Amino acid sequence: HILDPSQEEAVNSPGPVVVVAGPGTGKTRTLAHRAVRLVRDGVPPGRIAAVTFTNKAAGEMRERILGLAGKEAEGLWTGTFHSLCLEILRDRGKDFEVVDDLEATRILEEVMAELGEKGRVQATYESLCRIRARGEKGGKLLDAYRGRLKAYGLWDYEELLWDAVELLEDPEVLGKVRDRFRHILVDEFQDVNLPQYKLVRLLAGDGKGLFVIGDPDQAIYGFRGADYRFFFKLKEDFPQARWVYLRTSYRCPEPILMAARRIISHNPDRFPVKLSAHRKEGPRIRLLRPSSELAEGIAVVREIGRMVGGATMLRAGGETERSFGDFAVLFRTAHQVEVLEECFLKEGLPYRVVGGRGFLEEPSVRGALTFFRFLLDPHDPFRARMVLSEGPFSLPPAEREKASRRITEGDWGRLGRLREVLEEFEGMEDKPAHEAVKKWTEIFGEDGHLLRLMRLAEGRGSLRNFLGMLPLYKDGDYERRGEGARTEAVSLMTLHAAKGLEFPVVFVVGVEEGLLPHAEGDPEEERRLFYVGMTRAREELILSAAKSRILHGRRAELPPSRFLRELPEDLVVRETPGPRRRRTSSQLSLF
DNA sequence: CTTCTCTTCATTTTT
DNA sequence: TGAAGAGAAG
Ligand SMILES: Nc1ncnc2c1ncn2[C@@H]1O[C@H](COP(=O)(O)OP(=O)(O)OP(=O)(O)O)[C@@H](O)[C@H]1O
Ligand SMILES: [Mg+2]
Repeated sequence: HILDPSQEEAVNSPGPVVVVAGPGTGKTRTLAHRAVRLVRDGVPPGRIAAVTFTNKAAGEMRERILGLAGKEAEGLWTGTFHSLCLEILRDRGKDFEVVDDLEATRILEEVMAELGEKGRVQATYESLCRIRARGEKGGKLLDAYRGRLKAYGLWDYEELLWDAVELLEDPEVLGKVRDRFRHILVDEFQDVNLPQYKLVRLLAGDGKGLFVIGDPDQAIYGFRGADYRFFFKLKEDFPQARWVYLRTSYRCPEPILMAARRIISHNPDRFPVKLSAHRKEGPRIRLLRPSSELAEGIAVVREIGRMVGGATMLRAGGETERSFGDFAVLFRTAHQVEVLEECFLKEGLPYRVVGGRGFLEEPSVRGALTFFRFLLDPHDPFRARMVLSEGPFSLPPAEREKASRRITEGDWGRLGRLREVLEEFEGMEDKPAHEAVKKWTEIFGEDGHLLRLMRLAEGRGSLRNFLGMLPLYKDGDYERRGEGARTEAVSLMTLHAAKGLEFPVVFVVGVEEGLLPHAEGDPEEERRLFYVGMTRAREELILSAAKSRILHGRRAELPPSRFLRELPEDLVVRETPGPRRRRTSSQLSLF
């Protein structure tokens, strides 16, 4: 628990404090120390809020703080911006239900049908979110969509933020909330969007309780409206703020850090903060050039197997023995996980997929859950609408309005089936949840996801009870496992999901032009994404660029990423594929 | 209103 | 390659 002088300064300076620092400089750790310092200085823990963007990060922050302070810090509030907004709004008696983006999309779909708007619902939804995240003016469609949410008593993720901001714009309310949260500490500040920034500014007031920390070079959520330039806005809004720079990276060994710095230096208009590695020694970055994405997966899996040392004699002299938990495999797009999973399964190595869609978001599971929620409260217009939107009773968007109106008049029309099923489930609300799921699968058929739901429901009380606690699982360790009970597993995740994490050995795969940088992305943000990926490594970094991969159903030859050209040659070892193995007949048949 | 065929388009994710 | 949407045909 030793802090370096800059970290000390960040921890001890009176607010407002703004810390700008690169990867692995101990930002999250410093934030935790500051929280603990505040408590030790006599601030009641309940008056402190430590905020980030994901539940996972918030959970880790909490662990770190409690790990440092133990009981002393109990009652300290940690959470995401969204949960902070919920807390504030519910405290003031405003209690809508929060809908996820799939539910929100169904609502938008309906509004679009009513207005005769054509086009992709998903894409339209994303654009409406972006518009709101940037505080831009929306059109008729956005107004209608917002009106509909309000009518149903719902918040989507963006409305939740803006409603909290609106509430805090009332000085009287703001006074009360500021009294509740006298100190606000924000990690990963580079990824705030407009309503989140406004929230911070409002809660901070004169700024005495404000502490923000982040790294503009790690801003990777611009695509959804975040803007790292809010760092500069702080300079205007809190001119009295103390700016602190942390210049030592404790995570990456020097070769990796230098290479990453070289790459990020290709972005223009950066914050000029120097950064040096605490650990001067370390291996060079290795670069693999497998022939395809399958070969890439195989190479990764084989390399991990070798390093873990099933066959110790294969490890080069002096190489550390690793366990599976030491490894992360990072990639640009979520679907890349599929080939990797195949390879891990085939070799029987334990892995876990971090982030991404959980099985609770699978259509079959959603269909069942939507029906169950409707069953609990058939008079809730939103629940009634949802049961007509997804699952076995779904109707085209334009017809849902009419159908639900007719149902209230007792005319079920073609939805007689829904009535029958409702009758069959009568009284199930307060019976064990897994029985309800079982019954559902008997009627509509089962699949692996529903079976998993059944298992989750077992021993979790009544259906009513189970549905009430589901949101807790949601964040839910979506962990697909190669091997049952092993806790030590290789982590597979997108570069986005890896933000803030660290692993002894990191693979970044698919470092190809068009994929990383992604063809459709902002090249500077793509570069930051790669920078984030590289700097997750505590000891070793292995990059891979496949010579070809299947893209949009066609095998495409992708040139190596421009980022590889930006790497200093002397920090990279280019590896040709290992000792050639005999070709199997299946490999031969490819030619 | 359902079912079909044809076209278009593909990132990343928060309670 | 495959999902989602548009439009036509049944
Ligand atoms: N003063 C220090 N002395 C030794 N190790 C430190 C020190 N400060 C931080 N570390 C270590 O450096 C690593 C990175 O710390 P941390 O995750 O807090 O960095 P970060 O700046 O939040 O990184 P990121 O930008 O990736 O979020 C951790 O393993 C942490 O324990
Ligand atoms: Mg951090």
